[in-house]
Amino acid sequence: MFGSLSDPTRRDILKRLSRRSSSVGEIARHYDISFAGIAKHVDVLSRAGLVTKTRQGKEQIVEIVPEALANANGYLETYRNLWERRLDRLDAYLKKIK
Amino acid sequence: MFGSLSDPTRRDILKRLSRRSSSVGEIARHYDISFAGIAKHVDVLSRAGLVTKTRQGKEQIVEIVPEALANANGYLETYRNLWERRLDRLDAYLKKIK
DNA sequence: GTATCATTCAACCGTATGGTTGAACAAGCA
DNA sequence: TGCTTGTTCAACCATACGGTTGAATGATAC
Repeated sequence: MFGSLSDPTRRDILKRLSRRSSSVGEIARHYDISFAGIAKHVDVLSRAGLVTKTRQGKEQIVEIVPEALANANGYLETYRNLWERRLDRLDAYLKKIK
Repeated sequence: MFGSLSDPTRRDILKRLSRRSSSVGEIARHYDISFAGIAKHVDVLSRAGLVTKTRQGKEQIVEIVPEALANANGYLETYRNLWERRLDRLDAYLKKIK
């Protein structure tokens, strides 16, 4: 999941998809990379659960999955909170002994 | 930054550091990987700004940087929010034409 | 000074990853 | 039916990455 976010092209695709869903070909048009290359990127995002693909005629429509982003968010928040709680405890301790 | 989060060992190191800071060697003791291997991981986290290293005698103390996690969080939230706003607009539109 | 412990650096190895091309598969349209 | 467009698949190439080992550097203790 973080692995799929680690590539700048994929992050840019996500950014684009956060504005509007589009077909794989439509996405590919905006990049210098080959069509197959973009299809691979979309596949990575799809296997990470960050986007979904649904057939619509010839085209495959790609949509972002906001819940997946929320999950990643939650993950980061867990560690941040743990740490900040630690800092708070330290702070409280320092105040106490002062 | 996401690249550095993409490795499970590095995520585990972060988790460990969210509980308590420790030296590189102390971290390495918990893994099957060689010392140099762990030092490399810590270096990746450090270059991503997720942790800081400060010398303390012979040892190098590694600390998590909660603001960095907050940044990643903010990044994800931006796209999620964009998308959810889009959904809201769609929702409003559907209600309007109904 | 030397010995020792913690860390860094450099070279190396195997595999994963981003990229390519070309062929094959679907789906619509003449 | 064939032709065109959109997508997938397979093989391949170069480079990045996780890992190793061994030597070099830093910092303390003797």
